[in-house]
Amino acid sequence: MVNIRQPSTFLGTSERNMRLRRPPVASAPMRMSSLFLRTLRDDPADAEVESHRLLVRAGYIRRVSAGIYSWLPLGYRVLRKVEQIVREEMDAAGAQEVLLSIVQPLELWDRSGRDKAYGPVMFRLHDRKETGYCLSPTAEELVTSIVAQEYGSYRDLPVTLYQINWKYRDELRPRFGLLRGREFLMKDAYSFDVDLDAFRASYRQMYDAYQRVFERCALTFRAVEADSGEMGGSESREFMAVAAVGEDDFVWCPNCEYAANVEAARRGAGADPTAGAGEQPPTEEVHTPDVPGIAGVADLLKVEPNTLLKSIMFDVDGKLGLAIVPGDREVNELALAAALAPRPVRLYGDDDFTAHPELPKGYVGPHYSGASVVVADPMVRSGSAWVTGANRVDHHARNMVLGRDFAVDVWADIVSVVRGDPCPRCGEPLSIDRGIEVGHVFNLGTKFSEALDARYTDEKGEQHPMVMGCYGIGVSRVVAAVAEEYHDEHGLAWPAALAPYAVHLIAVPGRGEQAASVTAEAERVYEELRGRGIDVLFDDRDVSPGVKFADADLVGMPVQLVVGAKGVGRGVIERKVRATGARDELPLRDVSDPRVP
RNA sequence: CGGGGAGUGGCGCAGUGGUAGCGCACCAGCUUUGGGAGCUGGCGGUCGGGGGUUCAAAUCCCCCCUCCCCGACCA
Repeated sequence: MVNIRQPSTFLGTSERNMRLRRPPVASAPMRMSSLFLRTLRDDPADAEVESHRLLVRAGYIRRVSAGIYSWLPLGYRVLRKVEQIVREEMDAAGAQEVLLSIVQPLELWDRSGRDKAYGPVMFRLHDRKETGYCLSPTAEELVTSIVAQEYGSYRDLPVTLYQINWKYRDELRPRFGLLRGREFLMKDAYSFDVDLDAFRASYRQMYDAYQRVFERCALTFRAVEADSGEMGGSESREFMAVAAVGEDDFVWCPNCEYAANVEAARRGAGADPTAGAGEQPPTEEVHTPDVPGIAGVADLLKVEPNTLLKSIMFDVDGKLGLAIVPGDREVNELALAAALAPRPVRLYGDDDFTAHPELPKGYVGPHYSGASVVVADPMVRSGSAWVTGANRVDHHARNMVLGRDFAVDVWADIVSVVRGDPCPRCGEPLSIDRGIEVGHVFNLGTKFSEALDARYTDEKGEQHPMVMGCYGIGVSRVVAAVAEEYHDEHGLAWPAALAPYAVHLIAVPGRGEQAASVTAEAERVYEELRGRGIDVLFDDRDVSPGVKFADADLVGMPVQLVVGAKGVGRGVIERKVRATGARDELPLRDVSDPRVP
């Protein structure tokens, strides 16, 4: 079993009591007159998404190079808040923190075969002896080699190690500021277990910890079933922050718990639209010049796209295969690959069509004689008289009947799921949303433990590879995802758990004879709040009130307190909750805790 | 990698052959002070780099670099 250690059981009773009795430590001072911050009035020209635009405008980050950013004081405080939440939850789940080198010898990557697999995505460098290294895009190899060195017995296991460290991927196209960078802060954890059952317990611990992390970060998120890609394994969940700018689509069921990345999603059986409605009229060939596309053919023949069959060509073991789906549907490449596994599948591209000029591209039908295998989605069963390509340029065939005019070798769910498709669990219509992938937990199996000799000896003296799990959180990406969710037209509006400062104190002394006393009151409130351990950002600058208010809205602390001539005369401080705009007043002489709950 | 676009002061931009300008920001002074103030005066740029054409190049030509967008690709 995985060892659970709650922080509270960790401390002795006397130590715990001491902590409880200790008075709050004064928060670090921060006056805006000395804060390293420059806000911009103009939007940066290269920012496409709100998180990028606002984090730059508000002086949280600055671009260094494509996909690489420096973190300025306010931004770094947010990053550290996320980091700390992750650290606390990882520790509570029994994981142990390490710090692995970012510079890793390529030899290590050679052993797992991922040197080639990663290819140009890895930043590569050489030392003076021409030994090859890379900047770590992830750390399975290194952590596995370390565990292999140190541990070798079933008595050692389980163990889960994690780090929060910079990762480097030379993305083809970095974009959206922090959302897809070439340098990003990632928490990566790796579990090592004796077998699959033990792994599942470790996995569950991490999964639960992830739920707590994203809840604490105030993100609206869903854990969705994911395809684990080359890694394999059934346990695989992506944590998606719901956001319109997300790069991944996922489906979810409003009625049950089902949720999955569109790539991994499958549809349930439903009342599918049919072609022909049971009739089986004789096949006829029709002339359809210059309309290789589904929409064009449907238009020309005055039929619905879903009465056509789409025949998608792909390569399997060097031979041609056909994937057959209704005309209004797309083929899910991963589902197709799964249907033919372990044979590798690749959809035909331009090069393939150039290499095979004999293919009547756009006019191929499911009865094409050159196909070595025909894979069809069960939706094809529901129709009886389809329109398909006639395997002759500029011709389509009407009334194509399954079993009579064409045959299917493999039946598999290969259509991409769309909104409204029946849920595979409960049959209710599915919804689709876009998300930012902020976390991923999955089973690594024994791929790395075998490649890097992470084995243990069991009770009987037999050796087995350790079963591994991998758990990632995009820490810097979480900052951007939260900024996407929490902002308005005036600027950022941080949730309390991540805000650089809890309170933004604004002095508005004016120029009247009360100015000195207003300033004095503001100073007093500042010191008092700091003394209580509350993080306060104090705008003591000698600038106009409008500048202060605009900057306060832009940088987005959860609560703004205004000490001004208006309020001081009446013995009050004005408070504004940034997120809601709600305003109220607090007694100037008793601002014990102005933070929002 | 394919297509498109752009590199001019910290940020946003104008400037199509005659020796570089505007707004914001920054500095100084005066005025102003409850939602990004006004006036005056300043600092700051080898116009991405190299080569070429020309009496003269930010501007025209060639090469290179960087960045942005679309696509392809993708843990």
